[in-house]
Amino acid sequence: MTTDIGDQLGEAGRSGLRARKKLATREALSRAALRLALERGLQNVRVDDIAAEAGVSPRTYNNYFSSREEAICFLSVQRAQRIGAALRARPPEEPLAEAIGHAMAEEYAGRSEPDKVTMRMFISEPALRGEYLKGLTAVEGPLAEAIAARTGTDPERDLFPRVLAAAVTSAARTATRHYLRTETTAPFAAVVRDAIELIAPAARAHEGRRA
Amino acid sequence: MTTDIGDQLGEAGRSGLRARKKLATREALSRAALRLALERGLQNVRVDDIAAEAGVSPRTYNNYFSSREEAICFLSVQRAQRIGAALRARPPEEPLAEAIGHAMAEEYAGRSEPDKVTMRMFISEPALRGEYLKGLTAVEGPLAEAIAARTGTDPERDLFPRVLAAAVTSAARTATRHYLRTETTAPFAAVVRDAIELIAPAARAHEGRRA
DNA sequence: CCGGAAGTTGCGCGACACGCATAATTTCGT
DNA sequence: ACGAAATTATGCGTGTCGCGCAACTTCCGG
Repeated sequence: MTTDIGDQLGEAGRSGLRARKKLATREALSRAALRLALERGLQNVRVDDIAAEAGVSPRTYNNYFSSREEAICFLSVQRAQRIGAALRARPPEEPLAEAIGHAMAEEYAGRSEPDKVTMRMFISEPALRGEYLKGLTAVEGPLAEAIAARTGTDPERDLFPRVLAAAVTSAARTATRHYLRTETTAPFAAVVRDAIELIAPAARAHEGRRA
Repeated sequence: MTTDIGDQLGEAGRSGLRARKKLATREALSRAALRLALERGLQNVRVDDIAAEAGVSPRTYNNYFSSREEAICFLSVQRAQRIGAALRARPPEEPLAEAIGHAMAEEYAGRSEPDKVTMRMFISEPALRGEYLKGLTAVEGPLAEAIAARTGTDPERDLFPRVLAAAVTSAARTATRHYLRTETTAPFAAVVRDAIELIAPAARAHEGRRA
């Protein structure tokens, strides 16, 4: 078993029962870690508790995650990466902002709004914020590819795709912080859309320059 | 003694000898930590080594930093925060991109280019990347204020200042990654400027909307 | 159905963050 | 300039933690 971060999503990629069980265990561990952290606070969560909650040995827990933070954030990172993948799957003709909206709607379809308490913890707890930010940057790669596919630019040579991708994830992060303000009642997707719209002129300007 | 993160820069702010010694110790510890990490690799740096290198007891080291990563990144975070402060000190009439250029030139005046090996370590080592990203987001606050001062918008109500601030720091981060590519020979400040220029249209669009 | 691969578990070690108590040092009022 | 108060440095002990190692168990392919 490897804890290779790159395999975390591709766990169900190839073989059958084995990989599925692995992913299930990882998700169970992450769910347990998040639940306990929300219940009793990050400080009062022992590794053994997480393992027990997920029904595995503490040693096995450490085979999947090398820190509580990683365990707690995994589900959210997974969700962000799903959005990134969904985005890359949208037709390249579709405008970026619209594609992002669809990708998010796809992810949050049916389900409720994202949990504010969880997000608040991710941001306020210093130990989690680092992992949270790392997770966000992990989406920038796929996002840059999606952007490159739309603009026809090469991410290796031209700065634009990666810069815009980073700007978009940053906008999403900023939107999240704004969404968490108690006065805000607008749905999450709408706030994100507004934030992204603020940097959309950069994308349009680049299109114009390219044409 | 507190390790309050908010006091890290303001250590020399008020009182005299006491605060200055404190800051000196903190910087010495950070320098030692960074130097050792570069020499023998992050894995082979014990806390005791850092403390010994800085001439303090291991316990004292832990009074200043609660993790190796924090210690290693402190100097860089400090530098980023200085740039943020310098930016906020620029005249509000000055265009944002230009002000950023001046603030960076002010920081890197005389000194050499930033160390590529160090930056590469910050990005490649997962343990450091989280702290590195946290440091970058810490600059977003001052940056947002500088932007708000230029646009006259209120960061509490309007998304724009914070979104643009986050986009700018993201652009700087992306520029850093591009700067680290072996083929790149352009000076750091130039790459950063190019990256920021790519998102500048968003700022101009907002100005236009406001006018 | 069997042999090897992959996953799980228990044990133990090295390291680390931090609370607490004590000594050393700086600051400040007079 | 001197002594009390506040701040800081240090030593020690404790509770965790991450992970290497070596069995043991489960799963997959032929």
